[in-house]
Amino acid sequence: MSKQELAVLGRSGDAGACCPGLLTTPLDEEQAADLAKVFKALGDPVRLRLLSMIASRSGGEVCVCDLTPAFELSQPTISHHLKLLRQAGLIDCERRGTWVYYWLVPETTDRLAGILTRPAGEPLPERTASAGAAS
Amino acid sequence: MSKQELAVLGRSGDAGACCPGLLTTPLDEEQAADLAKVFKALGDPVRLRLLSMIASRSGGEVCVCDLTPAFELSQPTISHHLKLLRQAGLIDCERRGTWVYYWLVPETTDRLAGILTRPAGEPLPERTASAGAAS
DNA sequence: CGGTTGCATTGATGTCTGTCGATGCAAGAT
DNA sequence: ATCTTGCATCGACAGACATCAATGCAACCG
Repeated sequence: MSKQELAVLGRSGDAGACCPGLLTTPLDEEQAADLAKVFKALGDPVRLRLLSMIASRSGGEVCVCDLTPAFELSQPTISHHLKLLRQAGLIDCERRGTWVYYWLVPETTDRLAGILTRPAGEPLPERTASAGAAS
Repeated sequence: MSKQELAVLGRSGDAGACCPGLLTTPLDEEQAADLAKVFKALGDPVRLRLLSMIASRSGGEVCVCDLTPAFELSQPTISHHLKLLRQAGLIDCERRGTWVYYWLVPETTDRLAGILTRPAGEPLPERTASAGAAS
């Protein structure tokens, strides 16, 4: 029930340290392919809503039976989206009796946030229509 | 050459302030749809590499003629991906003479990073296989 | 035991998307 | 004006994806 995510976002282990991060260094093909899988999982409105519903849950976890009725989609479709989010390492789940509970994997979103964050005091090459190079 | 992005990521204007952010509050359908467009643009390895090549450029901008040869893809394909990144508001471009230059729109990536960042001192509902509720 | 409920998996289908070759358009070069 | 170069757009096509109904499986109930 939990052994299905990707090892994406940099060989974990050294959590926090890694990842110069997309905005400072050109990604190689492998890095790009791994990262793309996670962003692709986020690239669907239904999955984004599912993720936000799960993440914002006070208890930290949500029963599928609370998620499904929030959408006008069939139960298999919701199940499918949850699977994709799980495979992306964004959420995880566990069966408890009759019900299955999902929760956020904050390490993954933290990492994405880090990857999208530029190194603070970056020169910020003033892109203010300076232009005027040609002719 | 610049009037094609989305107004995604929260009605801009109040930059920085906004966005409780995906992890704290359930997104409504419209927010989810807008956000999904941006993440979808990031959900492709080629576009991620393009974005990182553009963003990590010291000068702040890159000529298309420097991007195309870095991939084993046709020129129209690269052009297509650049268009999607631009429509997502992640990059912008300008023609100068014969060449077209692209640069990063840091406001957009900043915003994504913010959306993926949880409010620091969050209780972090300790998801440590506590479980054991059933039976 | 059989019945019921909660969720995942399967198979089918329509739509979207990444890719290409061909073509169009803008701008410098001759 | 014509040629050439740099990039965008168009049309076509194969593969990927979102969705559903049907089915399967696990766990509780009687």
